[in-house]
Amino acid sequence: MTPEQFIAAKAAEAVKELYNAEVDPATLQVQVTRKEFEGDYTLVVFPLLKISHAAPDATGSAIGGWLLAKCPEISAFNSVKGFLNLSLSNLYWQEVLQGIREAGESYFKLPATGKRIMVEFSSPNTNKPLHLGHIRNNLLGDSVSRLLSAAGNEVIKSTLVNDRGVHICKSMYAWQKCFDGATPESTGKKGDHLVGDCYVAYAKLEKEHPEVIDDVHEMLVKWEQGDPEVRKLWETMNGWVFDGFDQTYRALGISFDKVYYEHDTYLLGKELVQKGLDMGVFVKDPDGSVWCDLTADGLDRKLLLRSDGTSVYMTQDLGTAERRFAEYNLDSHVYVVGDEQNYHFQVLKLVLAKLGFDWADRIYHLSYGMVELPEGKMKSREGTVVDADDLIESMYQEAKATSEESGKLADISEEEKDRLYRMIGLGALKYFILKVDPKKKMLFNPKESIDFNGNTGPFIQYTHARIRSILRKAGRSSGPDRGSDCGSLSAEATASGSPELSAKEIRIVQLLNLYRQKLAEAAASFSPAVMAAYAYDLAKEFNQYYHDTQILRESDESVRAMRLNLISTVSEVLAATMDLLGIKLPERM
RNA sequence: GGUCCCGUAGCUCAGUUGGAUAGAGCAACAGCCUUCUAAGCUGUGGGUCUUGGGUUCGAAUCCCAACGGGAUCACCA
Repeated sequence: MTPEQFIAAKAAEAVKELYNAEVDPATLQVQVTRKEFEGDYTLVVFPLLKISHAAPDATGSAIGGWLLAKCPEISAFNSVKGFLNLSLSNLYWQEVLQGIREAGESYFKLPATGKRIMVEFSSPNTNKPLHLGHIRNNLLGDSVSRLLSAAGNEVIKSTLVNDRGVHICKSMYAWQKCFDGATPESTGKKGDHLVGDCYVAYAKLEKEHPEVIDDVHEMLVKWEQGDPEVRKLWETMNGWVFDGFDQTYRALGISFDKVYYEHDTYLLGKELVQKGLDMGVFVKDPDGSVWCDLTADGLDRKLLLRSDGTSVYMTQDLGTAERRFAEYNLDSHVYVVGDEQNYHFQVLKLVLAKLGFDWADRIYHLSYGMVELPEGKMKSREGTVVDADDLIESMYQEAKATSEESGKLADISEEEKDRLYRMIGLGALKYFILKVDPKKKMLFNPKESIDFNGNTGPFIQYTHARIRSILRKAGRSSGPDRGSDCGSLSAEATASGSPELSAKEIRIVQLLNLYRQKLAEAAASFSPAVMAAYAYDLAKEFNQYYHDTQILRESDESVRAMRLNLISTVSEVLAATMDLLGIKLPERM
């Protein structure tokens, strides 16, 4: 039970005793007290005036008085203009902290839901390297998977590689015509970048010789017929791209449980179209094309099969969705796809519903906003695309420069330093992307590098390093398994009687106590930004505490132990929270 | 034109089902390292929450309209 729920329940009892009226505790409004007022939580009494038939302040005072008399957990109250501010006792917060520490690792996971969820993300085209837009997609998909998993679900991370189609043939065609047998080995280029160059070269070629498009279409036909030579080239060039993607994924710390390839799945869905025709929910036009009429739903007609009988994007998506729900017995399926495809997913769900699938409404389109540059959208034609590999590398360089400037790491190995710079650079990048609400478009200014100060990943990493440094000096960071080294010490503190918590310490405990609530909220709204904001609040609160509180120098043994327990818990909660964003925290930096 | 999304400080973003005097960071300015890591802490300035109505004890939040910006509506994916 959260403190808010506890207070609401007690307040409901008070209302019953004082005014002889039943109120549902869930309808009572309890919020964190604003910092300019005395108290921890505030009951909004306006809604109760109808019951009390008294002035706001009098009603507040009456309820406050009852709570103070009847609940040992309530230590003080004041009633201001319809807001009843309540303080919870020091002992209450001591027990909350104790409870979190005793829960150990289990504190960071919510109870199992028994649900199985597939999260599809990344889904790249194999004709160009990954860029900043893909990074947002990848980081969101990875983080949301972690959120859903920590919230008690079984999660399957999947991706669908778009490895066939006209666009792929364009790269292949240009390679044949203009690249003179170049390979990643011969050019020293990352495979996905080489193929990306081919694609760019093709665009130029077509501009000068528009007729080449016919050759490309011929190539696509050959590919579909399984022409050995075309298939061979296709496999080779796709191989280069996959190697390149693997490197980028590894650099980002991202992996998948299941990889689908479009060349395996692009024919799926045709049987569903036939089924829809049989059911009478689709119609066939005289030219042979098949449509789903959605005008009754306020949308247009949607094409499902071309007049030549070939399938379109929507057809494939119908097929893959059906296959995945059947194969994995999914409870739901999350698609991490940009908001430019809102219409597509709206249609997809409607069509699946018309086909009678009861899981149609258990598809969730995690629709995220585009990453924009100051000039607007990224355009590959105008060369304004921010390349993923370049960005990751520049973050590494930035971290290295900042670190070397501070000069705190003189005594560690070059290898360790390198690992640390990667951790910090990546932490900065991930936090920068994930701290903004996924639904909103975000702006990236390449001229201003991503910050390392303020509300950033490195700030939280730094806070963690500070805490770990103190714990090391106190001799409490022996084991790699966090939590195990704290049990004996907390028991010792309890035995000698827990010391009082200061106002600042109570504030920290309140934040620590919020973790599970935030996790539930973040998972329910598919928003890593909730966890980022939480981590920042906690880190900021700790830094203020750190600034004016002695920990190692505290002479009272039990107070010192309590403080070490507190900050150790802070470091664990920070680590767990950032882990949900895929960000690692260093021992020192 | 139809549908949908967005508009909060100079910039980037928070603001949980409507609650007290709308918050952070960056940038600017002024302080704090012989004391557990200054990637930190403290302070100052900065707002008609795009505009106008409505709902009510109470609106950045809900409703309507206008203005501004974006996405989408392919026998592309």
